[in-house]
Amino acid sequence: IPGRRSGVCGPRAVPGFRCKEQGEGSLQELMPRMVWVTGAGGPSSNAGGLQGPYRSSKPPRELSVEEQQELRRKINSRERKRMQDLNVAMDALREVMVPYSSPTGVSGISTLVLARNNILLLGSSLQEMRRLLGEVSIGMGVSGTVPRLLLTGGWPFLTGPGQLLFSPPEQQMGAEPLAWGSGSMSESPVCQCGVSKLLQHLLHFVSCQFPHILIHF
DNA sequence: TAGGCCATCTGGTCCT
DNA sequence: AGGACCAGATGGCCTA
Repeated sequence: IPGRRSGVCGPRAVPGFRCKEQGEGSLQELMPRMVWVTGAGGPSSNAGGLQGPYRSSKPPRELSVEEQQELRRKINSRERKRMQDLNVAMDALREVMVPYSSPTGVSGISTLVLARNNILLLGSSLQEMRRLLGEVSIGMGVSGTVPRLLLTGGWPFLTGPGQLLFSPPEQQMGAEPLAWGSGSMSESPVCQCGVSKLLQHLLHFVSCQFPHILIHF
């Protein structure tokens, strides 16, 4: 991903920048000598103190400088890991968004916006598909159950984006699949009854909406 | 050079 | 008590 860095201490780090370990070396300057590790009444807690289960009855435990540093290191490490996990998840999201993103990659915000738009698009596509399948079911005399057509198996067989076979691929014996949008459908051996036309419409819709997805019937 | 993006540190809050 | 989550701050890199 352009702009993505593996960390400021990576190849593009500049001398003098506060790297992880370097930064932790300055803890003594940044932190008070002793800290309050329970929530209530410590120097860094809010003025009113904490209520309920977060109010500690025990006196705060004192930490040595070494303990403070070790604690800070652990907390920083956890936070680093958390953010890295977030980036891994974001990268995974980017991967599935590849067909919709620009070749140069997208930022985290753009990825989320793209994902949201895609979810909305898929939702409306699903609705349209259901509507078309409903029409097909009615045309075939199926009692209103959309999934039935999908579960019947047999033809047609989509072997690739925009391709339709009328027998299983293994029985094609080198036959060329019909291509959508090329005019060949009008010359296809399939009858041109209403059901067929609806099916053609449906499959054309599916192959247009999901050109990168192989659809199995 | 300004603005966007990113990694990291940090303190506070809440949960288990 | 320890961990997760969050938001603010900081500073580096990149691009228009």
